[in-house]
Amino acid sequence: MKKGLTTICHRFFSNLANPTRLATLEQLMTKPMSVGEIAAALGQEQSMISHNLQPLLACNFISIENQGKKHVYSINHETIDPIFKAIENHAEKFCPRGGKCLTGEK
Amino acid sequence: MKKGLTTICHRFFSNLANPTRLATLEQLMTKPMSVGEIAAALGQEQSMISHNLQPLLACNFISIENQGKKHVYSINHETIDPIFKAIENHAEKFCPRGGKCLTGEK
DNA sequence: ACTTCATATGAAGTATTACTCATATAAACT
DNA sequence: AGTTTATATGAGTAATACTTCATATGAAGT
Repeated sequence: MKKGLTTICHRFFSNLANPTRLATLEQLMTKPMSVGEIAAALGQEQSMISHNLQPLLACNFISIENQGKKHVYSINHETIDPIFKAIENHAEKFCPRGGKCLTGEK
Repeated sequence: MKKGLTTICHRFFSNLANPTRLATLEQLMTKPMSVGEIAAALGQEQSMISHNLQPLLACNFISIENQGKKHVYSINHETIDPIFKAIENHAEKFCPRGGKCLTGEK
């Protein structure tokens, strides 16, 4: 790990450490979607989704393409896929039956 | 991404989204260290380091081995290395000259 | 057993962050 | 131009998480 990467990592992880943003990414994993579609799929308010899309966009975890009044967001598979894969691997190997790591129990 | 992984991911990312914990991991990347050694290296209080080691341990990002009164922590390279590598790759390809993503500017 | 050294724990205050609601912008259609 | 639809923005409040300081535990040496 290069020196100074700590700062960068903090921004990355803070960005991803949010249930709404993670659920949004989970949706975008399947296909590009507009703000309204994401909101409907998650049962959340439009403004909440819009707010949460901004940090994801700022870090290029997603990209935007405006189609008329609809704004269609796509996931950056190149970045997101390997990270989620690494987490799945960790969960399997180091937290096989759930436990503290996954449930939050002490 | 498997359904339900959102919850797991949230715990993972929240755990890592903290400068003290990231700096601690950065230290442990080089070699196993005791609490006091980490605190000294980072110029932080012992209690702060100890507090922050607990969540890292609970998620098995690090492991502990007690040597007398010293508690020596080691990093889980299998999990941490690929994640940091993915972030470095993202930073290079999608945030080449810093920018919003890295600096936090709007 | 007492002292020292190393680490962990608890509680309280502070700071951060997220969500909600109201409103603004912006495009398409009449 | 006005209306509707889609998205974005702003401000205030609520919820969470972090740090600090004081104290507790626990091992090792005298």
